[in-house]
Amino acid sequence: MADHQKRFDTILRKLRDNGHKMTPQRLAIVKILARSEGHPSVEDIHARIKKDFPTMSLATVYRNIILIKSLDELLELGFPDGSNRYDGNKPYPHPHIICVKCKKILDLDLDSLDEMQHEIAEETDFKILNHRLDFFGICSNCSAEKD
Amino acid sequence: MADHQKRFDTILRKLRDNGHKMTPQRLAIVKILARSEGHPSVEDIHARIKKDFPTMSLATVYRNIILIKSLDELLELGFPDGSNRYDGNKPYPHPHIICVKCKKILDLDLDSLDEMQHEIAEETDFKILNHRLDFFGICSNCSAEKD
DNA sequence: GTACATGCAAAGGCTTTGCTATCGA
DNA sequence: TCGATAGCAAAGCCTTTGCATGTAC
Repeated sequence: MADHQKRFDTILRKLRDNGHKMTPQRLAIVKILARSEGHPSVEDIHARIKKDFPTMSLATVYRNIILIKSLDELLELGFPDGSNRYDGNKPYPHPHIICVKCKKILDLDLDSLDEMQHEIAEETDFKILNHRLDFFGICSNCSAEKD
Repeated sequence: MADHQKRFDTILRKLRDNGHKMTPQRLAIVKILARSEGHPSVEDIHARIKKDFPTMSLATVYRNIILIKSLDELLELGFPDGSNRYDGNKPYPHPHIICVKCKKILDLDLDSLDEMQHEIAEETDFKILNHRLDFFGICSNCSAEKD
């Protein structure tokens, strides 16, 4: 079973288990989030669904994102300029590398973060709950462009 | 010479070298940023200066922050909820640990980040420009509180 | 004297909220 | 049927911008 299919099922189950109803709009949102290809923005999600549901409102996207986030099934990559991006496929903290030109976001795999977290917990006496690690740069495509 | 005094001089010099005028308001802002005790927010800076300059406007704080940031003398810790914090004392990327209750922000020292950055640059073919690493948790003070 | 800075208020952009009608279970 | 949900528009919040006045150099 494809990995995004599993995520789709997991999120739906969690929603149902918590007593939430299944609307066509919600289903469409979950479908996109389960895959989260390219780490979509709210605008991306809204635009894609609007093709099938012309009345689809931004508020509904926002409300569902808040809901699914509250169930710990969605990772929000918030940026101060408001260009937030979402990952419902890997809803746990993990590092990213972001192209500052084309805004592409790739996942990274860095095991060393976990031990880092333990060290810091001891040194600082904090109970660490989560983290956020982003690298910013220019991808090879954008580097190659004339300008 | 105290370390914040050096930062104060450096920022002032950079401003002058780039042809910017020195107003009392700007001086006050730079003074706070050079120290950046506790990683102040725009509101913090504005409130502190308003005691001496009752007419001090938020817009002036914002404009100066944008200016000093553009000179690479200020690190902005942006958060998606708009609670941005600033560090003009260590204006280069460095990791932080943040208490989600009292919003205290402490600096961390993790040398391993640099080698990490090199590895990632090779693996991903990105030109890495900078990064951002935050750990979120609860500090010992807040843990100790009844609730 | 002149270009740059400040202050104030208005405008912006994203997100949340209030309200009513609708729809899922 | 009944309570959750969608849609729409209005309200919020932080930040930026326009414009007139003031000021550093």
